[in-house]
Amino acid sequence: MSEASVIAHQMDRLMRRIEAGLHGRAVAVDADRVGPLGGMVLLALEEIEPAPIQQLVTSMGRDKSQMTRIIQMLEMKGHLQRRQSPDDGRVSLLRLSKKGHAFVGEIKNILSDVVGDLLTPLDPSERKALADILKRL
Amino acid sequence: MSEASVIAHQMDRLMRRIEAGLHGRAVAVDADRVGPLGGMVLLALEEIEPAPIQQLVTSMGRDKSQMTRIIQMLEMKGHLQRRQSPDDGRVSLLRLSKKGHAFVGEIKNILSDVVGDLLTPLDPSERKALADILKRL
DNA sequence: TATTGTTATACTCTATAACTATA
DNA sequence: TATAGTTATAGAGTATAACAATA
Repeated sequence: MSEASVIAHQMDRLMRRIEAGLHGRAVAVDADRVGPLGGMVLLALEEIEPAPIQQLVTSMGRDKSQMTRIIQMLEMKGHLQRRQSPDDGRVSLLRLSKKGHAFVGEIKNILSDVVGDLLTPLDPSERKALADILKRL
Repeated sequence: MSEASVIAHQMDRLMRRIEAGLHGRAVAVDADRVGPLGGMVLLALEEIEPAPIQQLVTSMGRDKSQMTRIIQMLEMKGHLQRRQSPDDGRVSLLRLSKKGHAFVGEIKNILSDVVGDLLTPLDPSERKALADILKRL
């Protein structure tokens, strides 16, 4: 089996395990039912806020129409706020609300548990190598 | 940002890029419209055939009810065959058809292109390190 | 003309639980 | 009682294209 197929298959499987693990534990803290994608969006936004939707689209590799809908949902549920950019009338700048920040904190704890479990076969230097390689891609 | 969050986010993004790249190029060869998941199932089956559905479920981390449906679709479209296990009346053994093998070959070529593009920032030893780490998880 | 963001629609994938048949 | 597989259904995510407003 080719290296590319191995990487694709193993990554697919790993993501499924992360998603399933997240789903299993996150439903308890996801009172507003923002869902796994909503959680990932908030997580991504925390790194780059304040940011326009377009930047979130690029950062996450999702479709912009999908992002519009999920942003509306997250705004409606009070996890983020948007305001018009002073420089460009087309742009909405997004920022996490206090509630959004608190929720992201919980997601990160759960993610640490779930991903930590999956990474137990690796020693610390290998985990760091994995994180470094992924960041460069 | 914690290591686990970084890994989860980067992996999510990478998978999205693989899926989007696959979708973009694979529609041309996916005459029967088995879809991305159908392709991944065939890819996974090729490694372990002949295999019961349950083994595919474990290998891919998907739900078994979902696997039932996608197997039925793949069987109907002639990409795989199933036969009763001689040892256990509950078990269906799956095997790729000739058509299935040919299709998997095409998917692997496309995957090599798509994943190869994504991995360009890495040198060969790093790619190998990534593949090895993923295999161990 | 290009870019940011929105709307609409059809399709694919996922979670859950109840079910049958065999071991 | 446990396991392999099936069915049904509701919900979440994705692809695509057409659109309005601003640059």
